[in-house]
Amino acid sequence: MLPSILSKSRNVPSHRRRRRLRRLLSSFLGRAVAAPPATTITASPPPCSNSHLASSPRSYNQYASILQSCVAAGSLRTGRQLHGRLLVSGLGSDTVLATKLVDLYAARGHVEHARHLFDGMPKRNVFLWNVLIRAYAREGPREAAVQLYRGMAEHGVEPDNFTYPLVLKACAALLDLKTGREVHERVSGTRWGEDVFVCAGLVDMYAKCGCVDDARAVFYGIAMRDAVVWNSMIAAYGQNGRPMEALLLCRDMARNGVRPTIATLMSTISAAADAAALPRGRELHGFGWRWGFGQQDKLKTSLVDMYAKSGWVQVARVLFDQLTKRELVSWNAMICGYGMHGHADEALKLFNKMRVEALVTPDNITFVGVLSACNHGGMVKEAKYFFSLMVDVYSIKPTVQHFTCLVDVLGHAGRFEEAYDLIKGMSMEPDSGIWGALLNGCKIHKNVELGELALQKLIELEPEDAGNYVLLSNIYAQSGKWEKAAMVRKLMTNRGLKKIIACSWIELKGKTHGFLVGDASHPRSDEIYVELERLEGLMSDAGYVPDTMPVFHDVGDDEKRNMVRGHSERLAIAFGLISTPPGTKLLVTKNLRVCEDCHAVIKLISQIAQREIIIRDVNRYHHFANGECSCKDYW
DNA sequence: CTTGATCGTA
Repeated sequence: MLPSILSKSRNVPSHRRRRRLRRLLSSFLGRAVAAPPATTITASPPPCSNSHLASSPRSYNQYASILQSCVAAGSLRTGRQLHGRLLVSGLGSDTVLATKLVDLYAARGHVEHARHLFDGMPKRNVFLWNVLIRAYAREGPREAAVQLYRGMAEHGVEPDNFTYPLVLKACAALLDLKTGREVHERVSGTRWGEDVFVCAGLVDMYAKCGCVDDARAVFYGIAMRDAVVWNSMIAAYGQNGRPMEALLLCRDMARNGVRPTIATLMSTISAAADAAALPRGRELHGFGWRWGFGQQDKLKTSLVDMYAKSGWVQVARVLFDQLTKRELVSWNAMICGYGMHGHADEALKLFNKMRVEALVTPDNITFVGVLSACNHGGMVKEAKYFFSLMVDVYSIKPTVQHFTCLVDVLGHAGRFEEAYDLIKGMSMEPDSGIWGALLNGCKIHKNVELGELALQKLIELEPEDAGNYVLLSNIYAQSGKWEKAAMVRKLMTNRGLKKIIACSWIELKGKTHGFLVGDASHPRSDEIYVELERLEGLMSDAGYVPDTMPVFHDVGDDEKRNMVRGHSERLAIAFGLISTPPGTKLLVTKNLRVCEDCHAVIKLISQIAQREIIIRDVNRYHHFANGECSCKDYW
């Protein structure tokens, strides 16, 4: 606990200052080697048993300096002794000294001592309020930070440009948009409304609460934007599922002559990872080197994630192996990377390595990665084992995500009774992810009965999501119940719901090419369809018959065939094939799941065209090569 | 003499 608190501490003094403080502290402890400053402390005392009391501070300045060095070094013991002496020396009610003590207690995890000291102070200035608010904003309970902020008004203390960013940080963590907006209203029009720190806090608070537009309004209202505010805004886009805008803003930042920092790169690389924009990510990798961040572990970890999400798991692993110190996030990124790609063995091997090295302890995210690896590998037994390992050995409380993995893997295996029992035994309310996982299993095994139940729950939870209706409709269609399928579809249209339009995109030479179903808007559309037809000819020679099951409309077979033919991922692949030299790896991203027919077709294409094709689905990756897919038809 | 903002994993 201690090192993490210390490492978070931002008030690191300069070397010279630190040296001076160390000297002061050691002379106070009576173990001085270096000569103490002549003006404040006299000669080094002879060694004695209670040596830390040997050179007793006398003046206010001495107390202040020594306390400051305690804060810098986190010396709680010495701080406590000083605290006691302050009380008897009549300096107990001094706010400056008390502020330092509050700071020290809070930094060492004794927020309640800090609070006690604070409550006992006869007079409190804004500094004192700020350090305590900071303690709560950092360590929690964060509600207390907000409460303190509100309490300032009653005590007639005016918050300042330091108070607001702290309160906003607490609001961001609590997702307390109400208080956040109050702060915004209160500062706007005042001099603090112009402060970059306050504005950066506002941007971050809005971003964490999911209000990107409010964040943007604040951002563009700032006259002088510094690197941090740019970074906050880039992160705001990235954290709210708008990676493309994050990438564009990074470019804007450079154009505006603001020098990117490592935070800029990390946020932008993470955005590139989310957009599966490999060329852009590699470009950023290069910038990272040029700007001198190339050797930093933090940068490398974000690159591990980016390369893994862009389909280059091997490159990700090389970078992972280069890390000088492997933090928990690094392990998690790599394990999850393997998991997404269905490399269950590698994921589990790495997890074991993590346990053997034992420098970091796995957390709930690690287990999300491990369980999803088991899930994508269809390893029911292993999934159950790791779940109990997590609960029994690591005492990690399972979240809904962990349960979702288990339900998914059980559903896939057709073990519906176990899956349903698991759901019923959960300590929390099952969410849409759980029912969605169950429904998916029902679809694979054509379990209409349980599928209907899962869908009913799904419609209750998210009545606006058309995807649920489509799934049920598919179940009916697959079991030949066309009337029911049509009924669900009608229900969907009656409620005014529209299916999410499937789209796929591929990035070539730094440009993104997107395709919708049956899209003919691309400049090279004619060539794309010619290529598709050519491939289809070769495929039927190999005995391929289109599977039109995924089309649940009650239309003629020819039309159905055309509907699957125009699926967006095929267009993107065909475009990739005609625009790159033979043998180039293709990476296509799709906003939904790949349909069964496309999956079969892409396997064949990979063989006919002798290409490695990677499809990034909403859930996972499919690596097609030589007529096979890494998912082994299990997804 | 004190106090503040951004960043990588699900």
